[in-house]
Amino acid sequence: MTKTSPAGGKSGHQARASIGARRNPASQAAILDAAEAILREEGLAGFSIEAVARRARAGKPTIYRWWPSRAALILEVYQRFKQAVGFPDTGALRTDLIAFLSNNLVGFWQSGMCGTVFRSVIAEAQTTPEAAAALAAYESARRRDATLMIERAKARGEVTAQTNSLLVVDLLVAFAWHRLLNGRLAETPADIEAVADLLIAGMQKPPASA
Amino acid sequence: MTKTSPAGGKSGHQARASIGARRNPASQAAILDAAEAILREEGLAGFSIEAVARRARAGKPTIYRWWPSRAALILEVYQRFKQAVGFPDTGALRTDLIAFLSNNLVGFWQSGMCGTVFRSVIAEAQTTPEAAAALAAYESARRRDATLMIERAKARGEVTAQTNSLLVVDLLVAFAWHRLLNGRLAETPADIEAVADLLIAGMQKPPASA
Amino acid sequence: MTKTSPAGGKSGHQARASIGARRNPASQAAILDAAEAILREEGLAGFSIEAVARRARAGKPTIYRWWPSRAALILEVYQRFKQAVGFPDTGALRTDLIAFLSNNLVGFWQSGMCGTVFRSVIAEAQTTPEAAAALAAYESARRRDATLMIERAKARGEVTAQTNSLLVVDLLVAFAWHRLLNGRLAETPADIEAVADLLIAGMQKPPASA
Amino acid sequence: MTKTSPAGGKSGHQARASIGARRNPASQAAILDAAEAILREEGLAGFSIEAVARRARAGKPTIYRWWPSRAALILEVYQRFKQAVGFPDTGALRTDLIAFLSNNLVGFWQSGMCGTVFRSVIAEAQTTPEAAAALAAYESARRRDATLMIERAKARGEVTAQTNSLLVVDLLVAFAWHRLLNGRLAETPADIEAVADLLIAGMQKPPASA
DNA sequence: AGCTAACCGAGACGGTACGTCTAGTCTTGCG
DNA sequence: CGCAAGACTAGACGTACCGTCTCGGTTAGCT
Repeated sequence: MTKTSPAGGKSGHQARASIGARRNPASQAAILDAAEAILREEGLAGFSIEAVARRARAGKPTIYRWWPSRAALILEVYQRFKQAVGFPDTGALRTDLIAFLSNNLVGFWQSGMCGTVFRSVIAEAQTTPEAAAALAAYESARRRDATLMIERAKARGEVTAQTNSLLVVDLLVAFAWHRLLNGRLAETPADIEAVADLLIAGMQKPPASA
Repeated sequence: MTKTSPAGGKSGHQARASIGARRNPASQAAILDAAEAILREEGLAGFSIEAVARRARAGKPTIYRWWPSRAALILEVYQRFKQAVGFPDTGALRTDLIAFLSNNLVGFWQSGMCGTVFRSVIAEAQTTPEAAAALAAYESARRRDATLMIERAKARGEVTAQTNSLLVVDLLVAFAWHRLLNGRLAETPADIEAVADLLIAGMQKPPASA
Repeated sequence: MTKTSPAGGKSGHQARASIGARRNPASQAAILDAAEAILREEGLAGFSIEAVARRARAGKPTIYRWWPSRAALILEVYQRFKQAVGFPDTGALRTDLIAFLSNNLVGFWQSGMCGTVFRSVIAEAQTTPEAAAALAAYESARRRDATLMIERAKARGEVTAQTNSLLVVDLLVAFAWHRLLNGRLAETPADIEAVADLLIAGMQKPPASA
Repeated sequence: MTKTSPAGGKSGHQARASIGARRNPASQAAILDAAEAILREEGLAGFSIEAVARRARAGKPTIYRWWPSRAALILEVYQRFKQAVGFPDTGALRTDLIAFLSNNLVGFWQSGMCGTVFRSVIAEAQTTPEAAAALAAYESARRRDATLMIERAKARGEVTAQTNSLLVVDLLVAFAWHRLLNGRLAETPADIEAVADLLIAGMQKPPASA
């Protein structure tokens, strides 16, 4: 739990040492660690500011000072381990899409309870407008980035230039969300290739109406 | 012990008359009405058994007697006005899919705050295993029914017989869920035709691997 | 989960200011005042933690934090105004006993509904073991103190040295309790002298068996 | 629990047979038995109309029809097994008083949890005016009857004729009540002779004021 | 070097809601 | 009409968290 605390207080367990009138990174880390652990172990139920404070051995005001709401804390937990996964660029759309679904979405969620945390984020966003806004902003940026895969395929001539790449990304992401939220992640890897093939086939034919 | 507690029901407002030792439909209706109203007006936040009881002028035990949990009550509220929407059968896959997305999913959610209620159902399912199970069962049945649209198109030769109709329905539903949960329902009708066309195009070409 | 719960304390009436992470004497006083008022006005019926909290404008957990049970709260209410009555020492046993019955017991209970409160304490002790233990400890100490009156009389030679002073005090206290619990306090002052005389006469003769 | 029930209903356990439109003695007995058993086993706490109905397999309205309150039911339970103990008449006051305390009061309460039941009666009387009235009437009659012991002693010349026999009985009963309510019944038999001797000695000397 | 300002752990506070229990009323259907 | 049954409104029970507040202690940086 990242307690430094050489100068241990009188409180039985060793406490974090004060670093004076500045935000204490050790405290922040301890709080995020505790929040992540609770989310992983008990899910969104059982996640309360009170419980996080208890586990992190932090005061509640310390949490409220830095995260205005439960939602903000949950989101930061998610983003902390989300950052490092880049988008695939294999040179072919089919393998790009398969890798995207497998590594960035489904597979990522299946590793280490990350899916549980993300389910919590989504659930929280249905309740709390600010969580909804933060999630929307985050997702919007991710989707825009992901269109690069489609655009590269267009440039290579793999799919028709009329393809609405944002919509295709939407479909991919929606598919993964749906499986996550329905608790059907386990059966999903078997469907990934079929989804990629179906969408690629759809993108190869120019829209009839155009 | 030794509580006086007058109670008795003659408390100013006219109370529901007792009908003896049987479930009182008037009470159940009042409770569902109150639950629905709160969900519509205030969303999942602000929805509490306490609040429902207050608004319905019902006792809390009456609610717990018939609905084992918050989730069960929310689900029944949703199912009460969900029942009547049948699946389209227009004779052509394209119009079927468009009608399905428009009427059964997106348009339905946009009417009368039904979307808010369904968002609550989904959020609750992320937290409460039993809500998750109930929702999964419900959705599974709905999806199976919806595959009929695809199967009819197969029979008409509109799409290749290798089409995995369950997967296509999954994609359609996932698309709608995703928009709902992201608060992007308003911009969705404009995309419905494009989604239908993309998927139909995908279904017309037999899988390359086959 | 997902409770909004505005709370906040700025609720119209001025609230007690927080004094930090220490027991707030103002809250404790308000709670005891409210408890006493309810006991006086409505008796043990009508006394509930809920009602006390409401009247004291305090939260229920604040009460439970400091008083583990209804009984503990009632007892403290009683002890709060019980403390100041000392035992008489008039120089003669007869006047001591009369003053003891009149001032420490019967007369005290008749003033300001204290009798109602003490009846509540006794009734609660019949139900709750811990209230019984607390009351027993309290009464035991009081009786021991009261034997001083008898012992002084022994030293003065007013009564025989074989007198079991604890038993005599028991009889005095029992007489007063009995009248209190039977609602016969009003007729009791007229009997006090007779009781004193009877017991003093009994104490003057050494036990025949000895 | 005194269920007769030859004609068992369909309710799993055998039910009492209806005897038509008349008060059913079997039901009354079952209710009183259940009430007594609960009082003995769990004391006044744990005694509720609900619990009695459950244990007696009776409907709550049946109880409310015949006993207007919890207090009435408790009192009847007590009186049911109280009836048979007569007052002693040994020919000497000392043995009369000792027998009275031993058999009618302390010893009776110590047998078969009767004391627990009577404590409940007294506690209930502190709360419920009607229970207080019923108990007062009952006790008043018993005390009047008990004065016979003193009056016979007066007639035999054992005690002075000025003795206020009602007051002496009061003291005896009060002593016993006090020990009962303080949970000190076990140590009381050892004190009974001393109490009798003390009071007899007191009664032998005419009041100084006369 | 002393003072001030901010952060920290802690935990009490007024509250809301939880899910359970009982009170006392009511009505049905059987006998 | 009496009875068993059990649903009903009402509300108290004791617990968990909420979000706010103040405390006492600590350290850093300014004066």
